[in-house]
Amino acid sequence: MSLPHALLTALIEQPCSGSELAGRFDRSIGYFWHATHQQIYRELARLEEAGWVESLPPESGRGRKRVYQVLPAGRNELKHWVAEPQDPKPQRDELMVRLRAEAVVGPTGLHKDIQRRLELHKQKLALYQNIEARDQALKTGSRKARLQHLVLSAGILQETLWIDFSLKALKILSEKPS
Amino acid sequence: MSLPHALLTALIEQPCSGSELAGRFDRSIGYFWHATHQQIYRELARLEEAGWVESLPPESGRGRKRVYQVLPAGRNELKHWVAEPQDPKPQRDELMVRLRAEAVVGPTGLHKDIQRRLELHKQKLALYQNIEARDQALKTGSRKARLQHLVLSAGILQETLWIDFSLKALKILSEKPS
DNA sequence: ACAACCATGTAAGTAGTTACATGATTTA
DNA sequence: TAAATCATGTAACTACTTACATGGTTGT
Repeated sequence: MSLPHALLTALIEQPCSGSELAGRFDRSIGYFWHATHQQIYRELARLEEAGWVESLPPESGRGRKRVYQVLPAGRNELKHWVAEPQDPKPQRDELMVRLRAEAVVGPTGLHKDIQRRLELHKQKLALYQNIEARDQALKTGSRKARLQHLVLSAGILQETLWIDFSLKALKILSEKPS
Repeated sequence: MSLPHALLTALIEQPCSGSELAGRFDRSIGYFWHATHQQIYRELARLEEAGWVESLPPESGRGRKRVYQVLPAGRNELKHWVAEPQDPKPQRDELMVRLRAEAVVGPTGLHKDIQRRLELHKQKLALYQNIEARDQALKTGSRKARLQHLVLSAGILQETLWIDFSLKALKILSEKPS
């Protein structure tokens, strides 16, 4: 259950409203834990119910911004959750399923989609490298900064691996069946 | 929706029963698309309903093996699905969320869990390398064999990346907070 | 014939997805 | 003041998870 804790983390870094959170998820946190605005609003309500966050001013109905901030109980919960042992989630990689299916019913037009995905991964890599270049301080700064840079570098490595893999896949798929 | 197509692929490779499928998922296909036996039985019922597979003999109640095989309509469906454009699924990496949380509420005991996970990834890497060593034919064989080897090599690269990443994370986490 | 196990299945609950709705605020 | 957009929310659905149940088979 990472979403509530991703929200707590984001709100500790900077208290804000649901829609602002959704924006920040689109831009940074969501690169590693995606969430839609519906999930975010539902989860914020649960966090408030649990007494982990409080919403500051209006308390009035729809259409008004409600800024949330983390309560001590929420920070405490986050701290405990971080160190809880947790097994890696079971893999679920759709492209691998497709490749294995291609192996038994192919050839198909799969190479076209891999080419398209290759471009998407190149774009994402460029985005991450941009962030890294713009914020050189991350590399040599505090423990906190170095941890944030570590997460960013994981994204870079991951995208690099995908690009490399896509190229290998295209090479094999372009062979004529023997 | 990959599970039905993962099942079709497995059943084309070798028709078998639900429990045998569950075993094969634990041993090979499931390395890339995990599924429990409950999911498998439910999905097999749907596949039969859709006319993509048929179960051969007993048709009688519980406790008897029911062997499934893929019908032409199922093979056709699989062929179409393989080439359908499909965006990469949004990332959801719990460890990254933990690391970002550690950056704002740490230090915590997170390094202990990363050490534990490091061992798990080393085991999985060894497993994959074993499979690769035992089946050298995959590298140089037919198009089909080379595709299967490609998927295996993706697993090896992925685990290697995780191991490398875990070591980097441990290094930063072991620093004293400044 | 009894216990242990194997194969299949049911039920309840959770996280995430997709589509839509409503109240405020800004802009033409 | 009407239209567009922003912020918050509801509802229905799907995939996956966890826990449990039942009918056969096998071994002693």
